[in-house]
Amino acid sequence: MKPVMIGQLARETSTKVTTIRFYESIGLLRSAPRTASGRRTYDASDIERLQFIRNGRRLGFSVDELRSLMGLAENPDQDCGAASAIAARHLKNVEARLAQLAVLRDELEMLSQSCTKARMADCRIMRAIGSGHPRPEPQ
Amino acid sequence: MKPVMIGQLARETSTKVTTIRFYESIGLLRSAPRTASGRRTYDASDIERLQFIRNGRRLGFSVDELRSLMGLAENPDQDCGAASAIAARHLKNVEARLAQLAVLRDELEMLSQSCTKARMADCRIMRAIGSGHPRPEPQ
DNA sequence: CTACCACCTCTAGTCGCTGTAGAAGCAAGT
DNA sequence: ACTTGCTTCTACAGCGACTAGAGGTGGTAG
Repeated sequence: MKPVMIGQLARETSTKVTTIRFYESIGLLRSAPRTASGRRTYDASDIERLQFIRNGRRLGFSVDELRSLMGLAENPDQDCGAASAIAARHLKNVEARLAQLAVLRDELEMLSQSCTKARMADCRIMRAIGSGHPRPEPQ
Repeated sequence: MKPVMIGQLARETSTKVTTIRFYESIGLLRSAPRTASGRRTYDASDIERLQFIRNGRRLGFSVDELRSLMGLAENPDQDCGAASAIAARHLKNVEARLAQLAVLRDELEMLSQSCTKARMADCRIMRAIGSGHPRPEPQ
């Protein structure tokens, strides 16, 4: 209930103190009110907001997307189409990266399997990276 | 056979001119010899080296890893254990990221499906991000 | 009184580029 | 000879999302 200082907020949200200050500096968190000696103080709504940010980041939303989402949340009567559009777009991006990464893994697997413990000069891994064709070479 | 200038090298390796200069500045490419008027000149071995770098980057190797790999290549008689270790470690990293990303996708999918075109104030997506539990809520 | 911690500000570094500004080189066309 | 237009040069700022460090102040416990 009572306001907490930055270290407490950090502990409660598994965030580094410097990160919280960083979020304030980029306007993702409001400028926290200060004590007489200049220390930032936070209340329950700040904890909630930071938790939203941390979870959003964990889910891969960019700071800009989070800014948009939190901006939308300020009009509670609007429908959430815009918000779900952001989530859907993000999901699509994640799926695309996932597909890319799967291709990469396959290439790297072939590359790794091609190693025959040779001299560097004959190393198939090195040749595969150089040629851009990470397939096991025809004998 | 004859040396080429930076633009030509860029075209032959699908690399931007600025990127080539950047690689030189971080010591990934050697300092290219210059013409009388100060322009960089490259030969066949530079093309090969840059191709290695580009393919390595495409495969997700970090600049440091490429530096190591190219350093190892300078001792052609050593065995390629160190090189294949780098590749194996990288493959492991890629596999780990792939797994993480798959979890993320599943969470985002649940989150997206939970949308019922509500008012922002009732939006399940927003609540899911906030709570860190992107499961469709029990009504 | 002093040690120690939490807090403050400000700056710079990370990674792998990309983009810009402003100057100079160079070949071809008029 | 001059102009046009491309390429190249250097040097530096910016991206995203932090992280780390220096150097200082505030508040409290022993």
